[in-house]
Amino acid sequence: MNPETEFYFDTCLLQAYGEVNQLGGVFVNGRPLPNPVRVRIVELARLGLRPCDISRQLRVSHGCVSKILARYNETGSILPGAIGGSKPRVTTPVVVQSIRDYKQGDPGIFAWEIRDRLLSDGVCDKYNVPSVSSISRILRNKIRTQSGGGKPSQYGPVYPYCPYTGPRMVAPGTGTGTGTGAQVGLPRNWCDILGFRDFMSPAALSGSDGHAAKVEDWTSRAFPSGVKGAEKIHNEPEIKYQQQPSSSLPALVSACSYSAPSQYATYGGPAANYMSSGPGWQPQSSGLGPGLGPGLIIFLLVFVSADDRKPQSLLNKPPPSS
DNA sequence: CGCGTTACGGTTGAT
DNA sequence: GTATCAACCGTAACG
Repeated sequence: MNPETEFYFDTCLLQAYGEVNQLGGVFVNGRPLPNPVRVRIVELARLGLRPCDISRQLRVSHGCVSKILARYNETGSILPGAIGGSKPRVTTPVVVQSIRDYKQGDPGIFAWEIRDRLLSDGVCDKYNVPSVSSISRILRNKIRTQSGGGKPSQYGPVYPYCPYTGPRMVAPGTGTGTGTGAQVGLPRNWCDILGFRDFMSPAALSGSDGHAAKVEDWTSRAFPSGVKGAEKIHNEPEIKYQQQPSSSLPALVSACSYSAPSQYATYGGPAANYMSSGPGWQPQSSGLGPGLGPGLIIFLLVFVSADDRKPQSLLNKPPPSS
């Protein structure tokens, strides 16, 4: 990508989201860094760069670099945590399972009857019994969609921060202490694994766990047409980008095949080089060994778009041997 | 100067 | 359909 194009992207993003940090990097307040950047941070760290250098090179605040690396070291994942939502205050897995059982036992059962049974069976007490509307929602959202008789774990992804049970996640024993439970810092929704999931794959709209796709990666919103055009329409009004004279953009993006590099390129000025062709990217990739190289990343992206669940084993690659 | 931590303003999504 | 709330985000600043 040439400098003019970089500038174009930066300008677009800046105008669309309007935030530039002290290092000159573009960011969106409240939104995670694009996953390619997160990957890059980890990769540079694995190459021996100091966090401060990574921060400068990628134009990401050192606090953010520190946080991502710390999380990576702890969990083996580069992924941001699950944003939004709330813990099930009443609709716990046990309750959902009970509701499922009631429904299966009597498909014609009313929500209020289920509610009564939850109380009478002692599954809930009067303080934590779900409302009728909640039960209806559960029936609608969590049970109807599990027509296969789904295993209880179906409910898991709704709040188990991370259904991943690989060695890294269970390992720390006590979790991090940052408060989210033993499985910390990973998305409860593995369909969110990479931000460009919805960037790349409309099919990802309906995650395997029934969650709607999140627009986890703000950069994807910079390219609403073509790829994302089929989804998340409700987000579009806020996309000022569309107001840009962006007729050339689709072609540009298309030229990139919506690959990860196009995302990298949107992030920051010179840092835009880190994946496309710049000095930051190329030299290091060869020495990575088991690390994530650009090829692997691209592979990952394609992989993610093909199957939401598979990448967890890839993204939660073995932690640094440090 | 490097880095861990945290207040802050923000977004998101289940309830 | 909307409001609330608690999760998370990255930045900036502090120590």
